[in-house]
Amino acid sequence: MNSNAVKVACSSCNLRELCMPIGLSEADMERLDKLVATRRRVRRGNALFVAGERFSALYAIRTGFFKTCIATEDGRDQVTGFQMAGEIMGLDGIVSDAHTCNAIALEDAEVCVMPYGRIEEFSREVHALQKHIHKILSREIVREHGVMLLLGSMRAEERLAAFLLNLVQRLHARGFSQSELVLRMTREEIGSYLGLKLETISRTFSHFAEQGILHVRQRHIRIRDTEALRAIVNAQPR
Amino acid sequence: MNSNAVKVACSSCNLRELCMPIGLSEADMERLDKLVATRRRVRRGNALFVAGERFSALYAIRTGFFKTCIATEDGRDQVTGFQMAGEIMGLDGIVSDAHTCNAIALEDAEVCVMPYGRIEEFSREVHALQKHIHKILSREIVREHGVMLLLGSMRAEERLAAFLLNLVQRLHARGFSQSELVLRMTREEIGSYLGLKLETISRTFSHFAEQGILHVRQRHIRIRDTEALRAIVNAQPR
DNA sequence: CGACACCTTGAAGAGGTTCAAGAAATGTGG
DNA sequence: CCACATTTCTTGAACCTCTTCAAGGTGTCG
Repeated sequence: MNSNAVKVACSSCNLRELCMPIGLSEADMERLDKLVATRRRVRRGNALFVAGERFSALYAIRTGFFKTCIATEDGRDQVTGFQMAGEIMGLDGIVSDAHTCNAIALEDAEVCVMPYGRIEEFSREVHALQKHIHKILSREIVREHGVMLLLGSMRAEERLAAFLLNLVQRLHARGFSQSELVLRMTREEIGSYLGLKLETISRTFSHFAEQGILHVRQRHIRIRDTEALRAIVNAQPR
Repeated sequence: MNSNAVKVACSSCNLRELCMPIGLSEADMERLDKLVATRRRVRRGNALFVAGERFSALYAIRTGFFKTCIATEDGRDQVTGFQMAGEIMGLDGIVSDAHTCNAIALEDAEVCVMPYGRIEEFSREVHALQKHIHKILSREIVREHGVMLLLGSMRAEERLAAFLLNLVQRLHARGFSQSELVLRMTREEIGSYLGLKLETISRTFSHFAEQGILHVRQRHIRIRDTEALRAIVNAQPR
């Protein structure tokens, strides 16, 4: 961990535009380099944090892919999101000083640990960071509004189409293909996120494949007709 | 509006514990009294803000009841929440300097207008306010996780039971009855929020009434068996 | 009092779930 | 590196919950 520590520098990180405010002065940038205390590796299947754990830091994903999920005593389990490089996790912990969800790595991952105390301190001093933190929190609220719309008003095909378009769009912003992706999660996890059963996910994939909209081989997905997916999402809900 | 302005003082507001950080010094409290620029009245059915409108302030509800909802071009409409006295609205606008949802008053209301610039400024100076703002944002994220769980994994009866318990709990925190409430919204609005059709809401109300769990007369609801409602929410989801 | 919005209830239908079985991929240990 | 166990995925058939459509009832407000 310490051998990594020397390399920790947001100013030279290629994910900077995703994590950090833009247009900072040299001096401010240098300050913010101190935001990241350490990096932490998380092996596939392991938790970065779990519900109930004391909240102490936000995490920026450097590499890897996560899911966040909440579990209730009565055995319900809901995936609340999937996170990829450049995205921030742990926002749920601020309100009560404890995490309320589990963050599980779906592939080997590395995150930047940003102690919350430092974030508070620096964002009082660096105006742009304050704005940035507020925006990150607000963006998550808006994202979840979108999920509520999806869960509340879309049918299975629309949900899966919206999900895939969102995934490729985010992957594309990170330099990946617009039409090809490898799912990091199981059908069951997709189903949990979309409020559907894994069989429905599987069937809907097959259906899209039959129609020539997708090419599906296990977790390898190739989008053959993006416009068709868009049309499905924007279909009149009757 | 100006005749009201003199009365604007968080320090003497009986909703203070709901809106403001606790344990402030006299001096800090005095500062924060300046957070609220004005009050604004909104008549039932009118919007406090609408999607697309430029974001300039957060709003604390003094009196009245609101819904927030998003509408898509393709005619979908999703209620994303119901807000009551002491709750903060407008958080969705921070990320892109524009509101992304509509806030509609479901009864005549009055809100405190807190210009966002002042919030930024004061929260750099008053540590407790900074923390408080972060917590408000984080709380909204956690609330929405709960809605995702509801929409993603509960059936109609469970959703409505959870909804009612949440409503009375919040009303109770404001000094109202634990067992009696008057709904401010239509069946259709409840349905939109819960991802169900208005007929399903109506039927589920009737069903609860038949079972002796509720007494329902239009929008007047009396909860006759809180434990039964809790049991319904916590039922094993098979 | 009439117009309008809101609510209730019934019957038929659709979409998604459940249960079950088998196939494909992945991981593990010899 | 292969055999086996495990996990993940696919597909079919029956079922169930919620939706849709329709009609009538209740309440409210000018």
